[in-house]
Amino acid sequence: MGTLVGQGRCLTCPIRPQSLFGCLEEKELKLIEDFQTRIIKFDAGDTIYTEGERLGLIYTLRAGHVKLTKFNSEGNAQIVRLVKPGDLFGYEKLIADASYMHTAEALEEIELCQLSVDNLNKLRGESSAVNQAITERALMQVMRTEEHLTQVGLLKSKARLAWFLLDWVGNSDEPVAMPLSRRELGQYLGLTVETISRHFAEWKRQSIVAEKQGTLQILERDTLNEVVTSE
Amino acid sequence: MGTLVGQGRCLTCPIRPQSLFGCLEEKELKLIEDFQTRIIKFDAGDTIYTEGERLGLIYTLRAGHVKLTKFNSEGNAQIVRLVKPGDLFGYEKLIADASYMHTAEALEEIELCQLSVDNLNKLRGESSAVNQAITERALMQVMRTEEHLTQVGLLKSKARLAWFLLDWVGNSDEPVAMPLSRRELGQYLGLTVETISRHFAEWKRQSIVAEKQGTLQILERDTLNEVVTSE
DNA sequence: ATTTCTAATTGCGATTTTTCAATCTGTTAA
DNA sequence: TTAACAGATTGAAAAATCGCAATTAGAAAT
Repeated sequence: MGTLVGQGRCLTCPIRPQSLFGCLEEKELKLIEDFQTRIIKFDAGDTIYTEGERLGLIYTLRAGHVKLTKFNSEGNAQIVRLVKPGDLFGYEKLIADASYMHTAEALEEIELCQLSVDNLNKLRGESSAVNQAITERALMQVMRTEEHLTQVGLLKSKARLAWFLLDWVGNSDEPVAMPLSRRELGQYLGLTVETISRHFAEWKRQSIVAEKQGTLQILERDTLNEVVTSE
Repeated sequence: MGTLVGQGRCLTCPIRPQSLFGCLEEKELKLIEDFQTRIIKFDAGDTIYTEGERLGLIYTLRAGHVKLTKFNSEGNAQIVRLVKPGDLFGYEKLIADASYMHTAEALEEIELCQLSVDNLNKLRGESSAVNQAITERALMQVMRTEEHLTQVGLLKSKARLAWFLLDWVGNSDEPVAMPLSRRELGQYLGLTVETISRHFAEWKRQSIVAEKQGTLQILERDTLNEVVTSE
């Protein structure tokens, strides 16, 4: 359930450039000199926090992937966000009195950096650069969620999956790690396991995509692109 | 195409408490003393801005409703947000170099307040309260969009419409203005006109909802609530 | 190598939603 | 008042997706 790896030193953090503090100028760095964070590892499947929890903690993902899920009254799940390395999550806590809006779970072994909301809020007052960086991240998140909503609202199942796969692998033609199960893909795209599985199986038969031991490779990018736009 | 009503004076604006500047303390008010805005009226159906446009303007809605729409390559529309009085929109412009992510259209006669992004960005640097207010609005928007995504991804068509109607009328038992056409409801909920129309017609026959001249009244709230949760 | 267990696949009927076409309704303009 | 028109409704058939059950594949444990 989360192993403490050590105290984080933001100043010398290898991922600081991608992090919230990548925005800081040389002369502002002293602001985070005594900023305390904890570096924590989780195993695949571990829960980082649960919807409704009230701990004042916020996270930066250093390695691996995390899913943020919302459940409805029948226990059906919608994955609303897939968190990637360098991303901030749990920031709904920056709004006074808010509790977590999702359940956050590790999709694979992950490492993250845990920040205190109180400390971060103090820093927001001291550095307008940090404040603006948070705003930018929130705005970027609005855009990503709207994109997600648009794909789910507008596309048929095949096109939705094709869009997701293209987005996930980016411009790589090599095999890419794919830590999501069929069920999780369905929960992200608003589809059932079976529907996902059927499309996947078809594409594998047609050698449009290939899978081996947790990796995914797109062999015919053009075909998938056509599926997205033509349906 | 938008009629200038006059210069806005933020200091004395009747909706300032709900606006971005509602956060300002007495002593900070002088910051917006010479802040220039334009109050503009649009007619129903008018376009306020178009996806991809690069004007450096951002808006606060004073009266009426606005829809923000994204189009895919075939011209199908997804309404990603319904803007209500007091809401800020067009704020993707606060991210350097971004263009508008949507097309914004008036659903009825509206009045809005037009702010310059440059001015607002200057103000962001001067007042951390304003900066935090923007962050809070962006975070609230993330939550609303995620809620929208969850309903669209998880619910069947009937439940989706029921959820929307309950959300729209709030806790009012009186008739409430409903400026969205069947088509627009479909575009918001990821459904076709006909599907919306069928559910609506059924509920009207059963006296669960009532409509007259552009208003909507929910007669049996409990029934609609059951539709949302049971399906 | 064998067992065990969970995830993935596949078939098939049921259900939901879309699609296309026809009709109806209400509003606006003349 | 009537004509014209756009939005709303309805029917019927097609298509998409779901939901259940049976089977298969693959990974981990013994």
